[in-house]
Amino acid sequence: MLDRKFVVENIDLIAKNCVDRGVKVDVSKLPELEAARKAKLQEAEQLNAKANKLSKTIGKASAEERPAIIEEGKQIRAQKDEASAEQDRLEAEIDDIMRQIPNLTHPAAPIGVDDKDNLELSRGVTEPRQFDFPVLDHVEIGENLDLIDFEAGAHVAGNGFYFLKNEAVLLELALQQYVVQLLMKEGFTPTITPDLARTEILYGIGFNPRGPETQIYSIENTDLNLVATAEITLGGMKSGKVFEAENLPEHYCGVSHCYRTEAGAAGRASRGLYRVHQFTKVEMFAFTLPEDSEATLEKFRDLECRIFDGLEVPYRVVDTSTGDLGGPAYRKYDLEAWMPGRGEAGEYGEVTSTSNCTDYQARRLNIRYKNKGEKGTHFVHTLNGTAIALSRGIIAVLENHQQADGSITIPEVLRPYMGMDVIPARG
RNA sequence: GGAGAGGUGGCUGAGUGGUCGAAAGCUCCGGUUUGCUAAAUCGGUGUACGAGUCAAAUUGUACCGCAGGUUCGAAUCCUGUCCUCUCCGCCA
Repeated sequence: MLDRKFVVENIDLIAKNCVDRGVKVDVSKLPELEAARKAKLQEAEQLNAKANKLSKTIGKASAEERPAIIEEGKQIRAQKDEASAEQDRLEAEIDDIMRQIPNLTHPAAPIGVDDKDNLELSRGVTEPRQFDFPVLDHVEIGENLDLIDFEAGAHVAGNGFYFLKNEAVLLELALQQYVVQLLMKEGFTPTITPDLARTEILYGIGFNPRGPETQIYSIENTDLNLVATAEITLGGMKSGKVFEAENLPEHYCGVSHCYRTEAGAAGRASRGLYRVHQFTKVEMFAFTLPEDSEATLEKFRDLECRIFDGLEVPYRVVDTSTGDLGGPAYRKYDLEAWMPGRGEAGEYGEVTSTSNCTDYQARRLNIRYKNKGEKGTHFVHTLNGTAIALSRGIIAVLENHQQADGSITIPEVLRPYMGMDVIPARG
């Protein structure tokens, strides 16, 4: 959610930004609606003030005087109720438009309609390997080495679910350890978060849990939803809070399961672990002062690069185009790992994503900070970034480190956590 | 799941229908005093949205978990809901 006053005063800028972002919403009526709403609000407040004043005289009034004063008070309140009902109606109409408006856009973000317009910024230190044997994809590898059982997943939960087995379990745990250890050294407070969250929190972060387009599983007869990312719970953790400026920034990382319906994703790259209904993720999240958020985004990006450099996986970093930013992000970098088993001769596939949401989420979640000795509060900036999505991380490790004999070499950084150097080929 | 108790300002904690944005204390900020520190003492100290002003001063409304309701008037009464605590049951 953007600041309403800002929107009304910069309506042309907002309209253009919506076009760039590919969001179809008519903002032209907003200034008029807001003016009408304010007028009604003032009318209601004035009537209320009048009635309040009158009410205070009743306590002191004599028994004979009272009925007349009470009658007058009733009439004023009735008028006030009318004005305030109109105000509520306008408020709802404005809010409906406001919540469709995406965040502002960083001036450097490439203008475009989808991920094809993303701008490549850099590459990782590891070069894509030249394989001198037929490259397998992770589904084949998983089958050959008995690491992933999609059939069993489908059997118990349907398509899009899977069992990790044998060394794949160690690999998932090792990746978690590697990443969490690295982030702790960087000053992140590690957490394991709830996998469910209230609808209200989802809204605050910018997810819409109801409706046909939703990515979110909801629990029937409750106000709870399965989270699609720990971003939801980590951001929601501080909703309604006021930080002392001197305590910012606060950096958290959260391990959670992520559940996504993937509605409307039919036909998109979905083989194997790439697009699944459940996976585990280590998420980074930061609450910062406004002036620090851009630097924090660069820090998150750098951490994501270091994580994948450490895994000896080739990747590229892209600056996400306006059409692909989603609602809350002001700027977003995606890290796309090289997946040699994908497509004809390998393709890049998104593995992480980091966003500066500026005050867009904070405003809805009501997360503020105050400067010591200064009156008033300001909204914090929030940032999120994938440290590692385990499902896609596993694809990248398996496919990039496969050997001619079918075995998988374990990247150096994972060996202490795996307790092995190699996942051996099977007989 | 059952039975109780409770949710008040940054914190502790009064307040059961009328002048309560809310006592008192703490914290914090400023002043005074003290050779410095500590202490003492005086004053100030919530948030949001408005009006007002060059900026202030000043001023209106709302907010006592949240949402409704009763009433001329609600922190206070009623309903729902969320959360916390205690006990019991169940359970990893």
